[in-house]
Amino acid sequence: MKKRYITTAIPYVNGSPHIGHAMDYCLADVCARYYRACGDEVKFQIGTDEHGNKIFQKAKELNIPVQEYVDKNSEKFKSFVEKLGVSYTDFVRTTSSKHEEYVRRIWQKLSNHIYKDKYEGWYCTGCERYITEKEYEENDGVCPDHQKPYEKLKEENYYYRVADFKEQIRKAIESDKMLILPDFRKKEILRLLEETPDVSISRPTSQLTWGVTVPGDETQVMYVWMDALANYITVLGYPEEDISDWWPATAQFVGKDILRFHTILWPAILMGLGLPLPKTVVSHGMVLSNGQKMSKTIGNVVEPIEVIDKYGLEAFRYYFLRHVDTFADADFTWEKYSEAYNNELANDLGNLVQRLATLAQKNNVRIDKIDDMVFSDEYVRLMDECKYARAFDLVWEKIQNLNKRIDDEKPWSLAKNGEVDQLNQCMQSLINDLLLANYELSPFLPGTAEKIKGVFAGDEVMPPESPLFPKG
RNA sequence: CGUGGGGUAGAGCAGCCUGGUAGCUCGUUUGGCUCAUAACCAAAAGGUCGUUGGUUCAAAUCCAACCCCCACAACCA
Repeated sequence: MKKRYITTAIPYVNGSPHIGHAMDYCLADVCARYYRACGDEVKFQIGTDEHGNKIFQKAKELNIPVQEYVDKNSEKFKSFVEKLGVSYTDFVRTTSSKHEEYVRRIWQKLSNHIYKDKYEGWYCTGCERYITEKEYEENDGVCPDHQKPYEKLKEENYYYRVADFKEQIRKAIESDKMLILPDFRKKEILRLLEETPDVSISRPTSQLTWGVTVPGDETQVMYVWMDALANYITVLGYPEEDISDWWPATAQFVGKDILRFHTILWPAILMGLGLPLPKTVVSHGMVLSNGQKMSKTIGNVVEPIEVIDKYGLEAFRYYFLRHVDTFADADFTWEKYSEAYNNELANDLGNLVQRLATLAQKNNVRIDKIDDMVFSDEYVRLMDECKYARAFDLVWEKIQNLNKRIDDEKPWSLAKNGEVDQLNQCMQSLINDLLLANYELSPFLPGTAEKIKGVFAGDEVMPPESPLFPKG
């Protein structure tokens, strides 16, 4: 039995959960359930990122204490994750005292690679952030959002010497010791790595207070990424406990926009601590809405809760795991969603279960239990490569194939002609194959798989009381 | 000359690495079946594979140039 550790990106809690978070959770959940089905022991982390200026300001705007604000939002994410049926084992919060203490200790362990330096650049007091030189030129020195001229600011920050590890990181990526999926992202990161400068990992308290104070320097607070990335190991108990049972992680799931932090800065931190790198970093794509990126300004944001409420959780998981490519961007439209639900879940699968169950029940067919549930080789290959949408296609092929076989083998005419033995044999074989497909379905749609199992579990086959997927 | 991805039937995509008569799902049309959620099965129609050139007996696939779309480069997954 292997021990495996799977992680998700911890969302920044200045907003509500959206569909992108759901994507991350669902993929990681499939991975976790798959390995559990293989007999492995799985630790599965979820959490929330709760420090930083934006959160601080948002709480101020709402006129509530910051801690109260993050408590409330973190809770929102937690209940969202539960609504998605995500089988996590650990929930980490970056404002927990344990995390904060561990992060400070991690910082101290890294001190050989940390140095202080001056930073000088253009700053917008409206946006409260530094802007790039290029941006400065494009906007002629005036912030377009705030109509204020940029100011030249100077501050002292701590820097992490990524340069110390660049060569090792490059080797790890090239050799797939830390496998980046998909391959084209790997190429992108390798290129990016070359030009990555040392990273500023703190901010003066004059600018940012809501964060973890730098050990031994009350005037500086850790930059959010430093704090956030560490969650993957602080939740395991690092540096207090020995984490070698669980670390390195089997797979870390992240959105493509934050891949760079996880494949450059994060490995550099791990190397600084003398820890191994994660085995795999999976970068998934974005969910588009009518072909465009979801954005509040355009007003095309699709609320995940709304989508779940439309046809239920299983339908939600179905769509985002099968019709949204694991690695590339994919589109969501309500039309496609209901098409997938009605044509595929209801007609293909729901109806298949119904017809087999009814046939078995009407003709008193008894089903011998199959004890050995196995995944097909091709399925295992795809799942191990995290090509979940493809693996799901494979399962669906089996389901469609069963509908074909029922038509070919015509069990109803066997029944009419009183060919009992042949009927039993035929039904047994069909139901066996359905249950095998159902087994492969279970990491994707655990609820549905459970129900289907129940239909054929007893001595007598009991068709579902209500359709698995009522048409809508 | 920033980096990366994409351009294949009405729509969404696979195939490209490892060249060899162009494939899947949905939709459309026609036929079949009746166990089933008017579900299921079969057949047909529909594409000069972004453009141009090159390599080759042979290019969607390899090479070159160009055109168009998208994402990232700034803490919206």
